[in-house]
Amino acid sequence: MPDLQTYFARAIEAAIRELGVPDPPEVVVEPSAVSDAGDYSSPVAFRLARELRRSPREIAQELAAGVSRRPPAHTREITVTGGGYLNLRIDFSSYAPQVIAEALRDPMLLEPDPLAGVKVVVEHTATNPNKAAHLGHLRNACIGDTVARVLRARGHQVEVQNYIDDTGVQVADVLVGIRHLGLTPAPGEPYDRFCSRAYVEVCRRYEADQELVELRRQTLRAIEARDGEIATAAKELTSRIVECHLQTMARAGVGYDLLTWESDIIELGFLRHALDMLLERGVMRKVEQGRLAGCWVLPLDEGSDDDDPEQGDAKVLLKSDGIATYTAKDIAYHLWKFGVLGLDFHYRSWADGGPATSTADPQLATLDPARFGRAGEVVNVIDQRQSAPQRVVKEALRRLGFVSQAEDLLHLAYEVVALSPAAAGALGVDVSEGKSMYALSGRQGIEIGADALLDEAQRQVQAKAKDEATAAALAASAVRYYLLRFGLNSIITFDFGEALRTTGDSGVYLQYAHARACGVLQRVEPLPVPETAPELSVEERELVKLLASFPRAVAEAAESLSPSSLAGYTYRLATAFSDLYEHTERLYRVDDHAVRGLRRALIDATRATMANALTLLGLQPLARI
RNA sequence: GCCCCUAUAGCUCAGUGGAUAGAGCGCCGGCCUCCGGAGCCGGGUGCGCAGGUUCGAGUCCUGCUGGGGGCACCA
Repeated sequence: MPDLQTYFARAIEAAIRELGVPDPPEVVVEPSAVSDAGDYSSPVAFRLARELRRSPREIAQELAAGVSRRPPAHTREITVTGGGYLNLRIDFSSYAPQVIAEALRDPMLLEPDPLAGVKVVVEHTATNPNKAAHLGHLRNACIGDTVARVLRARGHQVEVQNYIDDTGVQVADVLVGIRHLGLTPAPGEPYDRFCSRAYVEVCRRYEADQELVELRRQTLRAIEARDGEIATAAKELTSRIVECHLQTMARAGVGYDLLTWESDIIELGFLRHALDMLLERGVMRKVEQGRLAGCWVLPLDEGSDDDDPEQGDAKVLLKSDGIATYTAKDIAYHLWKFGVLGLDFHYRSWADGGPATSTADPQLATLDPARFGRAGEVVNVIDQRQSAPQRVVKEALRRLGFVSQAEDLLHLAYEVVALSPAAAGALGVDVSEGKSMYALSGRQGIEIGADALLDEAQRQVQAKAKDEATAAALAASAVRYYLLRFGLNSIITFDFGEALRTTGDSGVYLQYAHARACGVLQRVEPLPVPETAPELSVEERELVKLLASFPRAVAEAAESLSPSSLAGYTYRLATAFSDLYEHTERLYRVDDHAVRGLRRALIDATRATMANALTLLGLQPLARI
């Protein structure tokens, strides 16, 4: 059920209607900025002043009278302060027991999302399967994973897809290194690290070796022909790398429902069929002359089209050599995601306990196709640099007549991870230019490997963790929280010290708060919770309010697709608990059964809510460290 | 040239048009440990510049300046 903040807003809205305002403005209610004023406050009277031609103060007073006639449950008093703020003070004696009971029963309780039941396909990770995942890929995966968790918590049916771009040129690069430069893994070298190394080496040699560039072209053609020894080698390489990626991401708590392979999109004719649709419906057309002569394109500046394909923007879908661009494949993929392509993959399990995967081979199919795709809404977690091609996919859907699908296709853009000068310098990058940040580059080997960072984090917490598994969970918590606490529009300028910090606003601090709560609960036996709470301390009251607002925090994170807002909530909850822990008498010394019973239940409710918040963030709650 | 993001404390970042702009890190001092300091408390006039809208602007609009990214027959 909604919290008192929500009920207060509703009560105010009702009071506004009673004043004869048929269409009230949105009633904003927030925690009171001035704690003396109350617990929740609304400035809505200021908005109404113009329309009603009366002073905000006067309006607020009438609204206060209106709300007071039918106050929400657990209201202690309604007041007016300042120039016209309308405030509610909570009656904690009845509110606290209720909030605690609800937090322990089902912390996700909230009015259902009106969109609940809509199937949402979330695509994230989509790391090229030719090298080890680095920190940028990990940020993508953590964002996508938490978005998926939060949407599920709000009642959506969510399917997480990881798109495997296994027919791209980057795969060819590594194959060239293996087949033509004779590169092999060093003893004990993980396969994905080896491929990263091979990729860097090949890219370095292209500059001076035209023959090698030609070999890349031939290798790519062979892969695209989907036949022969090279294609088989490519399939094996990409499969092994995908397995590495799955293991890396699993360390950070990230999982998938379905792997979708680009090679299957081609083999099963998705691409051909999509191109036919684009052609038949006049969305794509051939350019006869000019710089794009021989290409099939999607014209981008509407209105000024026809006649002069030489002018203006156009996105190439089929190159003059007949090879489709990535965007063309992405259009086909998205038609499939929405279930409007008219074709389907075959499906099998990737491995025991692993995700499902697409396959082009009907003989291998073991899973029901009806389970997959057919999205009502699509969220693509892709970095901000790909905004332009994402717009093209959306526009293509719209022009094909899939207008609602185009509207329900959302590019969840986020900024990249870059390196601080210190971190870049440590990797051997020349930082004499004095730039404030340096870009990651897998091609140049300028990167922080996801596994390497998790290893380093684990090494640093090892000494203080009770065992290996705990250290691993703490390390993942530190890294994952670091990647989630930044807003999506913020470039993370990676810094080792900041990422692996265990104090303050960090994943380890959150774990510590949770473990502490568990420690208290273990030491003190539960007692009955009094129906009417005794006088609460200021720390207890703050905690009750925060617990009550958890569903609201989850809803907000879901609506704005913003993991960082949930991270912020979780941190506030942890600090509120630490505050209580520090500033109230130790629970085992409290003799008053009412105080003890209520506070123990409050701490239990905090533990439960912390555990739920941590889980949504993808951190495994630890009862002991 | 056009488009997108961005500018808040020494540093890294929060901040749905509402009251006195907050955290963390670092630094100094103190407290204490129901989890073992990964804890708590104290020490702070900082919203790039100039206009505008508004009862009210860090938040919205315009312009300027600085930073990042994008506009390939790459993915």
